[in-house]
Amino acid sequence: MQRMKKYTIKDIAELAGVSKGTVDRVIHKRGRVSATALKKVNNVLRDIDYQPNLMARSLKHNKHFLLCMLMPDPKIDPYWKPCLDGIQEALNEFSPFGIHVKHVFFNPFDKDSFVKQGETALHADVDGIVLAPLFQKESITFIKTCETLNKPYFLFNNDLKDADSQNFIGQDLYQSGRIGAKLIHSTLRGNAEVAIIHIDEIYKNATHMQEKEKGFRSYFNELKNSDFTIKTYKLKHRDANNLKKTIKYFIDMHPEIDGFFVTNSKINLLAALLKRTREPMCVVGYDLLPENLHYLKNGTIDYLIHQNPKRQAYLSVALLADALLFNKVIPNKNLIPIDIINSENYMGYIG
Amino acid sequence: MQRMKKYTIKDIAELAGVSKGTVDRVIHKRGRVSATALKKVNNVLRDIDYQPNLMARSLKHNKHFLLCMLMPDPKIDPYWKPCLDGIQEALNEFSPFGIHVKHVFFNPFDKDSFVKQGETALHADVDGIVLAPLFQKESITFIKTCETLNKPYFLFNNDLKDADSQNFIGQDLYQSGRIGAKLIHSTLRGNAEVAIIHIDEIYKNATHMQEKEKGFRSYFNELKNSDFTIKTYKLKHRDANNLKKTIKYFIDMHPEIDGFFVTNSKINLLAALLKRTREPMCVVGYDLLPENLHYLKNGTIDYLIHQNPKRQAYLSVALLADALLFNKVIPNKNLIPIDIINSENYMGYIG
DNA sequence: CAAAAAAGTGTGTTCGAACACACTTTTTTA
DNA sequence: TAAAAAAGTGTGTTCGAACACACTTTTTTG
Repeated sequence: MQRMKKYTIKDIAELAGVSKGTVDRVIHKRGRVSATALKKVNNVLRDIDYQPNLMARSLKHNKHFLLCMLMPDPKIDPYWKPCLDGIQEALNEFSPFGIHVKHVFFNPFDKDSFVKQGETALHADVDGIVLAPLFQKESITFIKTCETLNKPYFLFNNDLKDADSQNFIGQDLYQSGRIGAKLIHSTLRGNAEVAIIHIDEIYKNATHMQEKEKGFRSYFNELKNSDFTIKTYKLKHRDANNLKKTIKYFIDMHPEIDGFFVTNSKINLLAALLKRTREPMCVVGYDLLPENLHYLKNGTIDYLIHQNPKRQAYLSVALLADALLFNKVIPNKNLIPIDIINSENYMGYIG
Repeated sequence: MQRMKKYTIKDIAELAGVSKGTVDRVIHKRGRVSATALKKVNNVLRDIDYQPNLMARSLKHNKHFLLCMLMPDPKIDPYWKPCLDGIQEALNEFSPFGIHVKHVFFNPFDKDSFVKQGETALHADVDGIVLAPLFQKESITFIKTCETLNKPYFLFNNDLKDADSQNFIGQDLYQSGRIGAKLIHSTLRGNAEVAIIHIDEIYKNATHMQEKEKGFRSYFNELKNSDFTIKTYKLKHRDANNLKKTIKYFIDMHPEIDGFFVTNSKINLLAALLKRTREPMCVVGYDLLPENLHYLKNGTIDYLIHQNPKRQAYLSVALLADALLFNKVIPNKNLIPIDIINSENYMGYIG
């Protein structure tokens, strides 16, 4: 039971027989304290487990922190929309402590946009930056700049490889791929054609899709007597209409496929054109976009893997705020759970 | 953008041309204010959207709140163990604001224990009570007492039927049963014998198991051309050793069963004795106890449904604390997501 | 129309931490 | 050894909200 009295600086001063100014100097290691006084105060501190009143501290400081959220424009890719809710949630919690957020959006299909908006963020004199490092090389440059400028930063959505990146929040994408594989395996059980499908992304940059594919394949490779065939397909086109045609053509040309694993939130584009004529069949994709949920409800999609962008954004802001406000130490890698969603449990994850 | 200045009482006083004392009286509706002054202050308040500094308020009040956690003894049923972590997490967040928690445990198999410990809780002069209302009738009596004593309370784990219960946190148990059904259905697909198994609980009181069964059956009833057979079994015994024999006997007598749906965390007792000789087979149960995870990893259990007691406890404490500290309004029914766990994603949900 | 009661208003203190500043004591320097 | 510099210590103010209390003005009462 930790029902002990709450000690104040004044209490400590009395117990140690010095003034509160001296106690303050000891606690904040500001020097200007004699060896005798230092000892007296430290003895008291050791005995009582002093915990400063955060309200009083925060009130006195009365500092305001401006955080920058550098992320893809949700208008261009709706996947990012829930992030805004997550940020708002974090703000509801932290705005009484003087945390503010400035949004800076970039075009997720355009490296230059990322670089340019990164500049904007750095020039905006913010106290910390949360970013989705979509572009590997450019992001590494960016966080190096942050480090030289001594600006705290936080990565979310995907990690950077080959960089000693700190402060990351997201999912284990390799494991995420394994989960997709497990779901397809437990539905189809055996003797099946399985397709890994990358829709509409610049594959080279999309390390996240590569990781998912690796995990997916690793699961099937580990199976003892597996009679699954796994093939990878990349469906991509600049123009939305032509992309649709590409997907239609793909489906028509591959009636043999039993299992579909789409590595991003674009699965609705496939589901819109897919007819489930025979069973067993298994369609697995990512993210709870309204379009995806539609096809989950009507049975075209079996499972969606939830990347929880809302929670990722919430946690990024909350942890950065905690660090700035209370000097809390942040665990280096923050992996959030990978939720499996089907037509019966999706309700709990939306809204 | 809500980047406006933070107004203080002093600012309002200056803007309205009155003293801060008058502003204070208006804000707290303490009267002793002339019609003219009232109008002047209200005009300013209307214009500026005043939001009081919670730190300052809390510092001034310097109140301490003691919450009571009335729940089953985790030593008797390990299901409740994670609740302690959830409470600790909430305390880490709220103890700087003067929130404390007193634990009061009861025996989940003993009504009298619940009643007795309920008395203990009420006599302990606490500011609010969080409880797991395992026993329907006794719990209703208890919360009625809370209401007459004007003690804030919060229910978690299961709701009370036929009571206008407020402040509930937990899962939709009916839906939870449907999820179990969906998982078994998508694994077995058709022509299967499915068993709903209630292990070792006083069925009459265990409304939660009844709800799960209802949901489970509703799912299969809705299937068009279903060739599933659903049967319910209750396996119960006072003595642990005899319970084991009962389960063994049950398994031996029912080699025809393809799908097992165990309605609580005791699934490890079944899994320990179950041999998966033929496939497809599907075993679904509840909760991430270490024993259950063991059988999930080794393939005896296919899915666990996560009731997340840790989060339920965390949220109960956090929401009650928010209500007491900041007069926050709490949504009446707080349903938390129902996580589907398999051997590939469990890692994200433990620890 | 006094005196008393009530209504209206402003000032000052408190909560606990942080820090500026003034003050005293010790040490260093010329 | 006196003056200057450095080290050590305590006091007092601030942050914003809450509220006690003293004060002034108006209203009521005998």
